[in-house]
Amino acid sequence: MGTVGKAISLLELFTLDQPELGLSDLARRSGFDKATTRRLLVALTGHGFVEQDTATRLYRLGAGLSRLARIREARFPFVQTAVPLVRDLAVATAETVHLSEFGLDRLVTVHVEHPARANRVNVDIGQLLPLHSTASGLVYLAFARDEAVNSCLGGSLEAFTTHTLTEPAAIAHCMAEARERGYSICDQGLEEGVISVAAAILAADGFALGTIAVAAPKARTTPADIAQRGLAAVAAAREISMRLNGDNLQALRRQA
Amino acid sequence: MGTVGKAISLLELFTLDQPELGLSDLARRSGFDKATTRRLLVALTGHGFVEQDTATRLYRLGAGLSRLARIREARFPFVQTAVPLVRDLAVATAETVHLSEFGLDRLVTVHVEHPARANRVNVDIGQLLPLHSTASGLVYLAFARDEAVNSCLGGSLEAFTTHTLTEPAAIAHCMAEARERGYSICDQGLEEGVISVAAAILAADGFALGTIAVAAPKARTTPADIAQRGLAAVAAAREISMRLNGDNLQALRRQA
DNA sequence: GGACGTGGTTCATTATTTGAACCGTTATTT
DNA sequence: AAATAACGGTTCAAATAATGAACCACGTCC
Repeated sequence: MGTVGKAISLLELFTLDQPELGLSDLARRSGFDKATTRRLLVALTGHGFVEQDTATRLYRLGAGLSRLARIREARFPFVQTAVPLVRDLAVATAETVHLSEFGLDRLVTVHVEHPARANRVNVDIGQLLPLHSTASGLVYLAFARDEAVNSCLGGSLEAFTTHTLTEPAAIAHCMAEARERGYSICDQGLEEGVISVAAAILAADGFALGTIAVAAPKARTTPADIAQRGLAAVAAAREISMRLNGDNLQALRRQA
Repeated sequence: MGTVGKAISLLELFTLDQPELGLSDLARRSGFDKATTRRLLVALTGHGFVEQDTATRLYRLGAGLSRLARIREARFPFVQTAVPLVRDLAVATAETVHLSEFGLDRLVTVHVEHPARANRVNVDIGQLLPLHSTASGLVYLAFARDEAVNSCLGGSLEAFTTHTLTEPAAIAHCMAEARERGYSICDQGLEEGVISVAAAILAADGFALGTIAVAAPKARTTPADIAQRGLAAVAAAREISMRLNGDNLQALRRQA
């Protein structure tokens, strides 16, 4: 791995649960030498990608990241555009709704709305979702370029639960259904007891760029709930797609 | 400069005005060799920090940045907390209001609200503000740690206009006034014809972590406007500080 | 056709990164 | 209170990774 890759993987050790880490901790988790880790942290700090708490000497993600992310968001206001509709969907379904954007070979969770009830599915911002074992991933694949689909189905398909689909044919079938319905269903593919539906958000070229998903405890979910949530998710996704693409109807051709 | 520094300075070439850049362009602007530039871009792309448009082959900032920025924001919801108050202040003043966060040796503009009128001051998200020549910078210094102040006043103080204060004594005086009033005034320190006021947003330790500022064309600004905007900015900054620190009154001691 | 500007690649040379061992400090443990 | 361990941070010869001039292949404008 190159040096920049190491630096970035250092950044990726910071999570919602572990937002502040010490030098030794970072070295341990990354597997890099302490000296190396420190040199990378100094370089990152020098550009505002990490900050160090002067009192505790712990490191955390820096303001430079916010700056660049905001430049990106200003040009391509995905989250900004989608958040109100995510919120509406969360209110309408009274379940956890999360918004994801495709990046690299996974979906990145960029926004979450949790319902105000104790028993709910918990999703963290920043969480990375595999494509084959989540509702979001399946509907993404359903509306993705062939290359992306092949790349995913060609790779190793980890089974997270006994329900996870790992056969390319089964996944393709699931995708076809999602394409027809407009939304995907994933029954405990990533975690036991959780059932999710998701719809694709499309770019101007008609391919998926992200997803909006509703995740709920399976115990209290009826088939009717699934259908209702699915349609609501599709409506939200369509509205987000339209707002992003300036009502470019051509873009929605594939979803129609 | 180390390799990671080069990679990051490549990222910093992307701005609001130039959100997509080609390989040769990036090499030219950065001063790195084309091969080097490309290798860095590949490394960054591999971690989702930049994306390449498959059609145009242009590079742009990637989703990985949004992910990390959101992890940071989730732990420390500065922008999220402040935006409503920035908006209110923009409506109340009918002028441009911008929110900045300290990073490295400068203030980073992380949010802007422009008034709905033709003649207005324009501020871009991601813009970097020097400390000695902006209202935001001066009020930041007024509520900053001594080390930060010394580091700023000890460095070179560029004169952007004929009005820019470059004498450490003059700047210190301006800071003292700001500390007393609660807000700073900067009269054409960065650009001719623009007058700004700013108030500091304080962290739990009582030191500034960011600012909120109102910028307006000097031609239509009276002393009464200044005073009114200043007090409104202070009120907004205090409210943001309180919401961030959970009504920790101790934190506001220095501003009282 | 030819001159230029793209994006992208190669490989010997060169400069940077690496990591075991080190220091000083700060908790914990005995 | 002494001993131990863990922490953040530093050093420098050895190993490794980054570098860049020259190189394609492609498109485009005279």
